[in-house]
Amino acid sequence: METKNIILTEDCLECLFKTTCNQTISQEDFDFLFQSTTQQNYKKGEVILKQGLKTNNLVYLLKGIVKFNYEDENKKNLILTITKAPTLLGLANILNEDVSIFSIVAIEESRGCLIDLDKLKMLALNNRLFMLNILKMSTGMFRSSIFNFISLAHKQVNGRIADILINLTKNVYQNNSFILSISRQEFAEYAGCSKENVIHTLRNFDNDNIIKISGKSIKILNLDRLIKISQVG
Amino acid sequence: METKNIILTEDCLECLFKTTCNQTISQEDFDFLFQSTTQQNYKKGEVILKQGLKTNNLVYLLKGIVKFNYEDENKKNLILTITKAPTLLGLANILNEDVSIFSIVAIEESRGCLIDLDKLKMLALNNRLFMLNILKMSTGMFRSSIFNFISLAHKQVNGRIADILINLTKNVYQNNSFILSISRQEFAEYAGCSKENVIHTLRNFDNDNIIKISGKSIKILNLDRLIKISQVG
DNA sequence: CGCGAGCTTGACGTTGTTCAACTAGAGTGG
DNA sequence: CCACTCTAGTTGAACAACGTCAAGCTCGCG
Repeated sequence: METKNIILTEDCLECLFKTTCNQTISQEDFDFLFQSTTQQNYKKGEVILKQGLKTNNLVYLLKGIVKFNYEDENKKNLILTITKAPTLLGLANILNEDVSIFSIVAIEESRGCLIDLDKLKMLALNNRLFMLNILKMSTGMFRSSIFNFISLAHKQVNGRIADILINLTKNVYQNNSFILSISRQEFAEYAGCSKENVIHTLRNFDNDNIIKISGKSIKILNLDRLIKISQVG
Repeated sequence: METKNIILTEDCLECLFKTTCNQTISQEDFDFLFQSTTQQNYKKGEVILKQGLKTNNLVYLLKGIVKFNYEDENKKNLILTITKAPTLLGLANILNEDVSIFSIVAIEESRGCLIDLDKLKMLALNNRLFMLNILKMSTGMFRSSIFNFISLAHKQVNGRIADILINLTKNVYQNNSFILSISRQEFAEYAGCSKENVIHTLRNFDNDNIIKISGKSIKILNLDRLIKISQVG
């Protein structure tokens, strides 16, 4: 894991976090935050925030794709969600002093910008619009987690896998064809079922010409039918 | 549904929301909020906040027990959680202008205090500690929803029902014996399974002397074993 | 060429749903 | 006060969904 003091790079100039801040934060305030940030590169599989540890920084993900991973008492993994850059990671830990309840792990080569949590809190206290932004992101995260929750809670495997494929197409890869960043095992941990069940279900979707599968490469042929499957459960 | 302009009652004098506010809000500010509040009584089954509608108030629940209910496209219900007074309802809708994504329904005779959302926002903008409190409640809600999520996502019915019983005992009724406020059907909507499965599972727990059931009356005999069942899934 | 990790497949047993029949209790109207 | 009805709860059996297991496959890599 390579760490370096930040120098203005092209990424930084286009940094969306900066853009967000500038709407509500003065240049001085931003510089105050900015001085303490460091950039990190993460290889596929590398842990960005670790479950069970206290963290004293947020990570603004500049580039890459990550999974939110929860490991239970029996060492079984559950993927809560998969999300792509740009996004702010670690919001759930802002105010609750407790440890992180899940890990965030890169599933593609990624780059993040570490933001000092104490400094951010200081700014938030002194800047109400900035805090409003953070509050908005936080409640937004809560709202979107509800839908995940609903999907897993009372849909069968068909519907859950349809939901995951829809999320990957629309939000993560934003393309009808993509190379899956996760293994079949991880897909199963996302869908909350066995990996064999994932394989069977994907095969069925392929046979029904809803998707085209070849190893890690997936092409969505009929998004409407996926949405229909998601709806009936 | 009975509405009346608020008059200071004993409830109000002990109002926890007021107590919370007073830590971070001036008496004038509190009065400003307070003047616009109205109290409501809710009968069992009555809807407090309705899914699909925009709301312009939060509800501070003074007394009673409520369920968070999501109705899907096929009119099937899912109970997201059950919680008791005192608590603040509607936080998920504070900033996202969208409609409520679930309903909140009284499952016991309840009383709530309606707080004008616009006025609350105004205060929050002008009072950073107060906003910090709200942010804390919001992220706290997110964190606790994760655990629900995990329970439903990769535990079998045994484990989920154990989780529900534990939640009811520890948090909702805060007693080893209680009279269930929900029907078997609703229990099933909470556990994400069929009502017959709920009945069978509760019967098994009874036969194993883990709980004692008689209609709606439930007594927890062996909390440790419930916790163990929850852990193995 | 051979090894190993991830992937795939089908058989089988377990878990959970659906269905249909039955029971108990709570109104309701004569 | 007794039918009658309606709803919630209960039970068991048939059936479908899903997980587990064991075997074989593929592909990249040494």
